[in-house]
Amino acid sequence: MNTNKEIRSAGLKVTHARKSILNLLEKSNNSHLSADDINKILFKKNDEVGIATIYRVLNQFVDAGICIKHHFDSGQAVFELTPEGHHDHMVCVKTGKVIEFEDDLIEARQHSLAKKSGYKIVDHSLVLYVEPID
Amino acid sequence: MNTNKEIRSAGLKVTHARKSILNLLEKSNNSHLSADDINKILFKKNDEVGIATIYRVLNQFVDAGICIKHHFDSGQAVFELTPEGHHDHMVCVKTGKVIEFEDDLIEARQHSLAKKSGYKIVDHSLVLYVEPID
DNA sequence: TTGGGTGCAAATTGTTTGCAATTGT
DNA sequence: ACAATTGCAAACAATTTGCACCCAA
Repeated sequence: MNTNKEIRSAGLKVTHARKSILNLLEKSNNSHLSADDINKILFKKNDEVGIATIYRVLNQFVDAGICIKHHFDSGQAVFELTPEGHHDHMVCVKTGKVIEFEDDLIEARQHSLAKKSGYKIVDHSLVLYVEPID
Repeated sequence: MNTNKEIRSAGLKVTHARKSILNLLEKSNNSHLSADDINKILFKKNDEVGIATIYRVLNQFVDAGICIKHHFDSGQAVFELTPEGHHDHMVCVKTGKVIEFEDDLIEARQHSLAKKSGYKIVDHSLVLYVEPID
């Protein structure tokens, strides 16, 4: 298994909880899961992991660069595997669907705008809240 | 006073709490205040308003379109008066400073990207997390 | 006068932490 | 064996809500 290596190379022990969570994230590629989503899914699979552990593992994964955390506009943080190329998100306000996209032109523009103000970009978050056309 | 009219036309009674909060937001144009910030500032002015009321009033203002709420990447929501022209934000990760900016090119690009996926934009949020160059 | 508005304290929600028991290496 | 990891419950932080009292219209 590849996941084991990914966990190990983050300097973490390969435990049941971490494997389950990483697997879930990999299978749900494209979903953006909250700690609670993960809890519920694992529960259904009879593979429950304490919610505290879920939070701990997710934060460790974020620290290790394995996944990233978004805040969107709800009170809840959601997580996804770190995408290779940077991408942004469209969230459909009707269906909750999340579409990922990428646009070099926007990226480039952001850097030039930051530079103009004397800053460099460490990170950024672009979310389009959208609804279907008709 | 103009603020009174703004409150009234939102269908809300013109109360002390609402006037104080709206005034603060207007004076602090450019700041992005959390409920707690507002609480602290009013407290210093000996014009304290219960924190529960602050949250209630801010949410009413958001519903009425008087102000908007951002989530940035902290656990805390921040509020600002609804800006006339849409603008985006740079948040300095060193100092916490918030810089507002606007870029028609990015805006236009966003619309064309959404349309390409069969959506129209209802709202969007673009935040650049930046740090000073050296 | 009277229904909306307020403050307080208690309840919720999302997340973190202390600690004893457990597990990976 | 030993340090890292887990689960539980308690602690926290941000926000919301129930309710008795109060105030703007």
